[in-house]
Amino acid sequence: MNIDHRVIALIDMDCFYVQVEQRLQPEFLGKPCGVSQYYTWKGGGLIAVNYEARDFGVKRGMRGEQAKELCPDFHIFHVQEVNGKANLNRYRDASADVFRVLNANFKLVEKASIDEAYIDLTEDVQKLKDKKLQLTINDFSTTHLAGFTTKTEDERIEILNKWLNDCQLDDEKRNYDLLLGAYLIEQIRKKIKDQTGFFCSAGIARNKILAKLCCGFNKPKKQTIFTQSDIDHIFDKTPVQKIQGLGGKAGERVVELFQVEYIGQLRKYSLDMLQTSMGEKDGCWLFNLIRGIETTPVSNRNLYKSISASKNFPGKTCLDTIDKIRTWCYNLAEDVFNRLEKDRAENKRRAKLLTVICTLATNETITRSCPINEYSIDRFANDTLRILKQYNKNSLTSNIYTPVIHHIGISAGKFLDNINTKSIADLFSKQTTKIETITSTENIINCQEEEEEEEDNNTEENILEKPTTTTLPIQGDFFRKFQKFDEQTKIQLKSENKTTTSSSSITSFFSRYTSNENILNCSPNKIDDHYITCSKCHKSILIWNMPEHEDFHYAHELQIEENKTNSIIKSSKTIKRKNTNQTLDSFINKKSKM
DNA sequence: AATTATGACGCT
DNA sequence: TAGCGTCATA
Repeated sequence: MNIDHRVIALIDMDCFYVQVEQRLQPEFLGKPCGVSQYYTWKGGGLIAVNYEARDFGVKRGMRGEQAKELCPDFHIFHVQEVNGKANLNRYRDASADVFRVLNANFKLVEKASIDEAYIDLTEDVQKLKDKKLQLTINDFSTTHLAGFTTKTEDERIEILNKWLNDCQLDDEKRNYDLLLGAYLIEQIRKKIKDQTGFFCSAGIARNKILAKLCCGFNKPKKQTIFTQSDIDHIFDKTPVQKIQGLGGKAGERVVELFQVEYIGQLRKYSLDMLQTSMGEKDGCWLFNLIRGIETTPVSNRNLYKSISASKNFPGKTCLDTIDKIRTWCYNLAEDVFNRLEKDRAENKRRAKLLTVICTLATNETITRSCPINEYSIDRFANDTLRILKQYNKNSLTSNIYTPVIHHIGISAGKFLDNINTKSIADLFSKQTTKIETITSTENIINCQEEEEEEEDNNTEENILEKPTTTTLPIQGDFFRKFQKFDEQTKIQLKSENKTTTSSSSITSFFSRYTSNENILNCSPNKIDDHYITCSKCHKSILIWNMPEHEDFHYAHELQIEENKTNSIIKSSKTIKRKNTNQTLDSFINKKSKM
């Protein structure tokens, strides 16, 4: 029986923004503090509160003044303001500090938010097994077991010790993996503290939902293990809304439709009943989830998919003139521009789509997009302004804008990778690296409503068996999408000049996850022994650098072509050609390094 | 006038 | 795809 034997951790920084401020002003360490967002009305609205202050009943969302009433010694840090708007760069930079540590130590890290990371430890745990470590309670100084509320340290040690011995002597329940995962997380949390100064908490479990849930069981500065055998009795007391994804309307619907309070109470409902009410996909997800099965993969993504700046203009602060709107378009554009430039320098990519979001007094939210051809504050601001003007019902000659605006956001997204200059960027706009889809079979109910890769349908591993009954927890087949490159795709990248191919192959989920080589191959950045000989220059090139290397050849050939027709090109284009030369120079410099 | 700014992702 | 809605968290 193939079941999910991953080891997943969720690391969550404790009251992150407060810690960031305290790192800058250590005199406030140990004191009740909070961070409030940038207006000063009633002391501002708190977006982060440390644990010392929580003891006084201070909560996120409270007014600063209210916090002061509850806790006279409460200290308020204020989010930095630039151009009259909150600027969160300080926390983004601190976040990068944390992720540098994580990425240096683990292959598969997913940035889930500014202060949260999922880590797939499956492979690390397998490697650790070979070392046959004899672990003692001292290796788990901040570890707790989910389902046990231990009041004293002695109690924690007693319970953990027993469990530790159990799974080292006899791993009948397959908990040893989780133990090793917890061991690794104890270490990385120590490393994060040493290298960034920040404390964090963590959850260790078989999937992301469980890891996320149990991370909150013991906070701050602690970690919790959620074993599969704890699922039933913990879920019996877990309010539906505590499950990630069910904190909003979907959770409300579950509570309403099934008349349940706790997520475990859903066990008495058949797959059909869940699907009838929640839809095929969500119903299936729920059915598996409450049986401890949740297969969403940890994706190794470190970079933002969008970079945005936004601001609310509530009530009287609304924007009712073109002048005000223009000013804010520029303020927001500048913020986005600065962050995009930094992103371009660090990550060699460019956003290609600008999206403007605004909320009008009519209470309608409008989203409109336009292409990004160059990074420029003026361009961003004017594009935004042009879009916003389309909804002005007033005379074009008037400065008054109707209906008034209560929110503006500018977001840049649709990034293209491996792009160094604008001119080359446009040449290679076709070159995208598609995400590969891998499907597999497994003894879990199939959550996928349809097959997407037609060409794969006739292979043996992809044959679907629809569930025949809805009363067994494990039945049918299961499709799984994997956001990973496989070796085939990379080879094709090499051999097919210019045109990047997205190939899909079907690989058994189980074999991929249990084979060491396959797992290794899934992490592009951290392997340094995969060289390929370039068919054009016969140099040995790191496989991950092939797309860029091919850019060089293509640009080079392009310039040769261009030089042939030089005499025809008008003088006004000379500048452009100069740019091209610079680009080529940069490519050549890179080449000489290779 | 007041939970604000910012992300990711799903649905149609 | 574009545009809108949902969910989440500092």
